Amino acid sequence: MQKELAKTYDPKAIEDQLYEKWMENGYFHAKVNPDKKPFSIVMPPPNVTGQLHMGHALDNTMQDILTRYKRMQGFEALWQPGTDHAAIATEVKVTEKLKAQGIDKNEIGREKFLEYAWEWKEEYGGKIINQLKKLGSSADWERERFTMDEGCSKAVEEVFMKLYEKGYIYKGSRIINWCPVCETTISDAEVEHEDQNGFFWHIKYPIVGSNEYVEIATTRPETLLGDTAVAVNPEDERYTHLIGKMLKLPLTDREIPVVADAYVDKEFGTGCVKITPAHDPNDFEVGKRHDLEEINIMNDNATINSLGGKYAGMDRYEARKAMVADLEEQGLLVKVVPHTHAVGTHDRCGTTVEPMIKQQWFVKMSEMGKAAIQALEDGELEFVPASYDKTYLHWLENIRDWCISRQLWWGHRIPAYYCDQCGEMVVARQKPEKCPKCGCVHMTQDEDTLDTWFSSALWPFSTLGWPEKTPELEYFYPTNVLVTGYDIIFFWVIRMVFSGLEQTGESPFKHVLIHGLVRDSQGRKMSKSLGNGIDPLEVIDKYGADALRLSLMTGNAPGNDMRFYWEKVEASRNFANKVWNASRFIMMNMPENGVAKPEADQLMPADQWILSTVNDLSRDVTENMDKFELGIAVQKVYDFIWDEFCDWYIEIAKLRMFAREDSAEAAKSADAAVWTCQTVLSQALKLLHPFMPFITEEIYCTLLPEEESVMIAEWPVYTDAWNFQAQAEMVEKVKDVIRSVRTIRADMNVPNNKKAKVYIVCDNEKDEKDFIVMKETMVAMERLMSASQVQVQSSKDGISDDAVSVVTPHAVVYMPLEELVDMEKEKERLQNEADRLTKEIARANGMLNNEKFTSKAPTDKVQAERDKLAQYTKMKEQVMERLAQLVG
RNA sequence: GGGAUCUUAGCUCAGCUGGGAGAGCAUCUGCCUUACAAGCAGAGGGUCACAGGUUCGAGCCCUGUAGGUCCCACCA
Repeated sequence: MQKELAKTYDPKAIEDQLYEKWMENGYFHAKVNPDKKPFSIVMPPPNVTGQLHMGHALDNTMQDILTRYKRMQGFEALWQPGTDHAAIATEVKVTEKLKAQGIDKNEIGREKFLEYAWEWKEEYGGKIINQLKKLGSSADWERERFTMDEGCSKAVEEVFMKLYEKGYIYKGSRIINWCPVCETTISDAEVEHEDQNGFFWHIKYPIVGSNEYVEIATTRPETLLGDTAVAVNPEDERYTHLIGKMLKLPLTDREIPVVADAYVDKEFGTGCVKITPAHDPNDFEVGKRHDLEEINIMNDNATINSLGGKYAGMDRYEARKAMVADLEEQGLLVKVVPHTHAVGTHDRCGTTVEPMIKQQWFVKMSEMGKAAIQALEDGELEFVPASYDKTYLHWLENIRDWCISRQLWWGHRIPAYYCDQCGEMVVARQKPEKCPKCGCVHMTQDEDTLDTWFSSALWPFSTLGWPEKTPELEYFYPTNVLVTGYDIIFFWVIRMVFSGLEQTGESPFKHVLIHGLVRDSQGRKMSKSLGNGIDPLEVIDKYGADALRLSLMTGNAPGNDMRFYWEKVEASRNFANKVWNASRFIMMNMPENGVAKPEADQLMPADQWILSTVNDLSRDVTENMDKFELGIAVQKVYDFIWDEFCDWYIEIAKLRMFAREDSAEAAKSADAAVWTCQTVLSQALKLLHPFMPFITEEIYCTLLPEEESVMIAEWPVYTDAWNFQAQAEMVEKVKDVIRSVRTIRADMNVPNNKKAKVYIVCDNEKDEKDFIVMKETMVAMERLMSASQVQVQSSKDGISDDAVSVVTPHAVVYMPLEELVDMEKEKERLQNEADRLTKEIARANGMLNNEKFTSKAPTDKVQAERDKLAQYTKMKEQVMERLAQLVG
C-alpha cells in the first residue's frame, strides 16, 4: 500500500520524527571498519554554556553536508562531536550566577566553586547539543566528548609533560597581557586592538644639575610612576649630548638615566620616550637591553600599588587624572594633544589590557611554528580558499611564545607542584609524595589553569583516544577536513596543526574549509548588544531546518561573509515546497503496485533526455562537492529539479500518465513515464539529501517504500547506460520551438484558450525526422505550446501568408493567427531579428577572419565559431525570406 | 606600516583552470492550465569600479588609481 504524502509541506510534522529514526537506527555512528575507507571531521566544540547562533548553524550545516555526502559515497564517515569547557567564558557566567545568589566566588573557594561549575555544566551542557540536533546534524553522538572529560584531560596532561620535558614549556617572568577585570593573563590572540581617541600628554622631565629638561610625549601618563629611563635614538643629534645624563622623574623622588636605543623613532613625538619596562612590551625589551629596573606600579585590579606614593590605591584612570593635574600645577605639563591610537582590549570583556610582568607558563613556539609552516608548504595542509595561506603563514612567522597559564579555576590545572618548605618546583603527572630536594611532604599544586585553547588544540586526536593507541585513532586520524570560520584560525586551527604535528607527527587534517560570518541584512555583525541576532531555532520553527540549511548554502563562496535575509529563507522554503509537490504529484500518478523498469525500447526520447540530464548532473555535482564548492553544487541540484525536472519533464510526461486508461499501449507509455519520474526523482533526492536531509528522507522513503533511508543510499555515479546524447539534443530542439512559440504568443497577447495550429518547417531531413519523432512520442507538445495541432513539414507549402513566424536554430515555426496578427508589428519583429542575426554574423566573421584567432585558438573553439556562423547565416536567410514574403 | 578581500541587474550575491554575462528577490505583462499562486508562462534591466598592460580573445591574469570591509603590527 502506497504511503501518501501530506497535502502541504510541513517541516514540523516530519523533522523531529525523522531525526529520531536516524538516531534509533544508528546511522550516525561510525566504527572502525577495515572494509571501508574512513572519512572524519571533528566538530569545533561549542562552549558548554553556549547558545546556538547562526555561526554554528552555518558551520555545522557544512560539516553535516560533507559527512552525509561521504557516508553515501560508501565511506565510514565519522563526525566527531563534543563541547568545550570554555574556561573564562564559563567561569564568568558561573561567577555571575553565584553573585546573583549572593555568593562570592572568593569566599567559597576553589573546590566549592568547581562544584557549582560542574553543576552548571551538567545543567546547560546538553542544551547546545540538542540545538545542533534540530539542524539535522548527523554527528556520532555516541562518541560525544568534553574537553574536561577524563580522556581529554589525560591528553592535556600528557602533552604538557612532553612539552615540558622537551623544554618547550617553561615558566618565566615575562611581560604578559593582563585583564584587570577578569584578573587573569590572556594570550596575544585574545587581545583585540581598537583605535581609541586619546591624548598625547607632553611632559617635562628636568635634567639633573641643569635648568633644562627633556620633553616626552605619552598616552599613558600614569605609567610615569614606573619609568626607569628615558630613551632617545643614538643618532638623534638633538639629544646625543644627553645620553648618560640623569633626569628627575616628576612626581617622585627618583632619578632616571637617558639611554640610547635604536627602537626610538626620531620622527615621532618629541623623539624622547619614557621607558616603563614593567608596563609596556617595547619598554620591557628596551629595559632588558639596558639592564633597567622593572618597577611594577599596579595591583592586579589596575589600581596603583604602594609604590605609587600619594596615588596608591587609585584606579589607573583616576591616577592619570590626578597626576596630570599635579604636573600642570608644577608647570611640567607642556601641552595636551588629541591623538588616536590602538588600545589593546580583552576580547571577552572589552577591558583595556594592562601589560604586566608576571611569572607565567609559556609554550616556546619557534620550532613548532616552523613545523606548522612546513606542513602547509609541503601540501600536507590546505586551506580552502587558499587565500588564507598567507594569513596562516604570516601569523606563524611572527609568532611569539604562547602564554598558557590563566588565573582561573575552571580548566585543566597545571601539573606543577611546589614544596611548601623550600619552594622547589616539580612538574609531574602525579602529585609527588615529597619534595625531591628537601624531603618535605607538603607539596602544593600550581594554582593556575591552562588556556582553554590548550585542550582544544588536541581535539582532533584527544577525542579519538590519544595518547592511547586506539583503533579509532589509527583508523580515523588524521581527519580529512576541518570546517571553521576565519575568525578562529589563530586561536584554534594553528594550534591544532602544531600540536598535531608535534604529538602525532601528522597534520590533524588535510583540508581546512573556511567560511565567513553570517551578518544581519545590513551587513552588521550579529551581536547581543545590538540585539540584531537571528535565532536559528526561530528560523527552523518558522520554515524548517532544510530551508535554513539551504539558505545558508546558496549563493555563497567559501571564506566569504554572507547576509541573512528572511526573504532568502522564504525562497528556500518555496523550493522545499516545490520538491514536495512534485513528489506528491508523481506518487499520485503511481499505480498501486508500482511500476517495473520498462524495456529499453519503451522509453521515449523525453525520458532518455531527463535520465541523461540527471546523469550529467550527478557527475557535475560530485565534482563540485569534491572541490568543496557546496554552494555551486546545491545550486545545480536546485536548477535541475525546478527548471528541468518540474517545469519541463513532468509537464511533458503528464499527459502520458493521464492517458493510462486509453489503451494497452498508453498504459505502457504511462508506466515508462512514471518509472522515469520515480527514478529521476530518487536520483535528485540523493543529490539533494546532504543539503536538505529531512524533506529528502521523507519523500524518498515514501517514494520507494522498500528503501530504508536515503541517508544510507548510494550516492549517484555517472553511468554510460544513461548517456543519451542524441535524444537530449532532440528534446532541446523542441524546447527551443516551444519557448519561441510561447514568447510570440505572449508578445501578441494571445489568450491561452486561443489555440493555433503550429507548423514546424525544417529544411533538412535530420531535423525533420527528429521533430517527427518528437511529435509522435511527446504527446504534450501541443499543450505546451497551446497549439491546436502541430504539423512537421519540409516546406512552407500550405501555410497561409499571414501566419506569424519565428526562426529557431533547427526549424522555422509558423502560426496562423488570423485576425490577431498585426502585420506591421510582425514585420518589425522580423526586422529586429534580422538585425540581431546580422550582428551575430558580423561578430563570428570578425573572429574567423582574424588569422591570429584561427591559427592560435584551440581548434574546437574555432570550429564552434564556424558552426555558429553557419547557423546564424541560415537563420538570417530564413528571416529575410519571410520578410520578403510579407513585404511582397 | 604590512597583508587579505571586495567593487557584476534596483537589492543580496554566484560566476570553476581566460572562449558570447547568471540566480534569487524586486519590477512589469498574461494566467486560479485538475502537483504546487509558497505556483505557471513571458518581459524589461549590466561600457562586470576606473585607467593601463598581457593575449587572437579579459568579469576572470598583471600593474596602478579610487572607494568599502577585514586581519595583522611594539611608533611611545
